[in-house]
Amino acid sequence: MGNEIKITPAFIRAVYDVVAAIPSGRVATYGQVAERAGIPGAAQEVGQIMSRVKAEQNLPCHRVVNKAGTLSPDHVFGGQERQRALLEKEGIRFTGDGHINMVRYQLSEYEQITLPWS
DNA sequence: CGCCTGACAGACT
DNA sequence: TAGTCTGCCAGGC
Repeated sequence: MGNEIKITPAFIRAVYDVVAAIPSGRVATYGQVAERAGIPGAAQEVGQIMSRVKAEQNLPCHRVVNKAGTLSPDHVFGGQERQRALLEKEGIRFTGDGHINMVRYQLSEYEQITLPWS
């Protein structure tokens, strides 16, 4: 038995919802997003979905980072500096090495995301 | 079909 | 915390 990892429209929508619900000033890992979207282990697929998100969709993709707290490659967000600027603007501080202090800003596994409309 | 790559992650060191 | 290796799966060729 297992969770088939398929990038279905339903999964994509679920990912959008989860990402949209990440509070400003917090970050979530790809794995967390996958889990909350209903398919644990689909972290890489979430990344794939993120890579296809268009700016018009207005999703806070910059709040999704890898578990090490390092930013996305230079070819996205118009450079890491841009993504970093977006996050710092929300109050997230970086270490001297240029990565996020995940212990401090990562959304906790047990923390319920509070949706804007609830 | 196989082979390689990737906005990833867990286990170990 | 950082490297390294391995597992994972979708997609492109």
